[in-house]
Amino acid sequence: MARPRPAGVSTKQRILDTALEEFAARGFDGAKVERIAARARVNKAMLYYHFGSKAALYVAILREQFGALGEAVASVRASGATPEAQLKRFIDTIARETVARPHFPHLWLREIAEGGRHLDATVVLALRRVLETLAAILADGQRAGVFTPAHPLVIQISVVAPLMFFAASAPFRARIAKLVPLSTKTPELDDVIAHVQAATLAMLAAPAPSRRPKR
Amino acid sequence: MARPRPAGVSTKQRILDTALEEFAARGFDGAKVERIAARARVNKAMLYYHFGSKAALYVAILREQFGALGEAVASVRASGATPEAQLKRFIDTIARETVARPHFPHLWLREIAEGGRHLDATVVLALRRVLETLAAILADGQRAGVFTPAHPLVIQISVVAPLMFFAASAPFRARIAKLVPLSTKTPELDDVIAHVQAATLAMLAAPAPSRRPKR
DNA sequence: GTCTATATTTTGATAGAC
DNA sequence: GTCTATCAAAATATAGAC
Repeated sequence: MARPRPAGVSTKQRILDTALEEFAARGFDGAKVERIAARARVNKAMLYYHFGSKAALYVAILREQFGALGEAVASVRASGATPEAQLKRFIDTIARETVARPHFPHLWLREIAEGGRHLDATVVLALRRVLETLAAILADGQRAGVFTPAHPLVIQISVVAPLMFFAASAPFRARIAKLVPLSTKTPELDDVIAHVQAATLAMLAAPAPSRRPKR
Repeated sequence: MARPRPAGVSTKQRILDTALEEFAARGFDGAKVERIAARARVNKAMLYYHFGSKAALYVAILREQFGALGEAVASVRASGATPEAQLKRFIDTIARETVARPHFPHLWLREIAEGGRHLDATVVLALRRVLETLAAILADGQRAGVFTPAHPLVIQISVVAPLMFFAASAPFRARIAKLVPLSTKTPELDDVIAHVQAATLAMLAAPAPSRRPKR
């Protein structure tokens, strides 16, 4: 039962790691300070010593996770490739983040459901960075005449949402399959990436759709 | 302060209505029985009298909301229109559900983040109904030679996720805009619907993409 | 069906020793 | 930096009268 504490990993970092897991799996209200401390093999008091409060610990994690996404996405722009290539890379980068940080999608979904109640300015800036990167790529493409005009936020949502949904829904889908067995085999992340890339590019290459949806 | 109880609405229904709001906004753990009862203008004891437990109340709501989606989507199939038209209608129907039931997207995002911990067989069946409807439409289209082969789950996620994300993220986006004002104007649901329809159809009309994403 | 207590547990947070 | 012990508030649930 009593796992030894891994040497070389600071207490603070151990708390961050287990807290990330707990907050992702249970949400801010569902996460229990007691459980985080126990899993990190420290006492509750240590958690308060290092972070001050449950809320502050949560914000620290949000900053780290969203910050990392902002960094990764911003680097896409540096390549100087064609707008199409940059857009593909933008999509791929976000997808790869979900592999590198498997708890991140849950946090994102939860924060949206919470109305961004826990976001602070630092986190918001990281999110803006993502949107601005995409907007710049789209603007480039429009100037070059290869992209049809599109609202950056619509594109971002159409790219991010499927990737986050898919990455976060693995346990959800597993539970569904357990309750009512599915016949088809589960797609893989690469399938989703390929689809989102193809759909987005196909859409941007086509003439602008009428604003009224067809019924 | 003390709102009068609307006549003609049963106590049970009033509890369901306020509980839906509370669970959507705060999640299962964040929702408080006390607050639900107070807003429904009844006592906590009434809630337990009618539903037995907080968890049972939550499941009742999930059943109602996901059940309604299943119903709505299944009706799309009955029209007998072309596969393209049915697919557009499938997308539109899901989108309209988010208008008819504004709290539903939050519930869905939360349940995914929770790993479907609260789902029971009834809810899962409703979800299956949605996927099966889509799969049937796609199969029709492939038989008719108008759709390229695609994994139904990938299509479903690519359709549902942006719609749920967009619908649920209104408060999230409002909060972001408050912390760091945005220049661009917010897109509307119809923009998202039109984009998802166009992107999905454009993708399905194109030759199948290679399974390996481009880097 | 509805309400007023109240029991019981859980939980976020801290005091104070080492 | 780390721990034990403990507080005070909050939260789920129920008993029992009307």
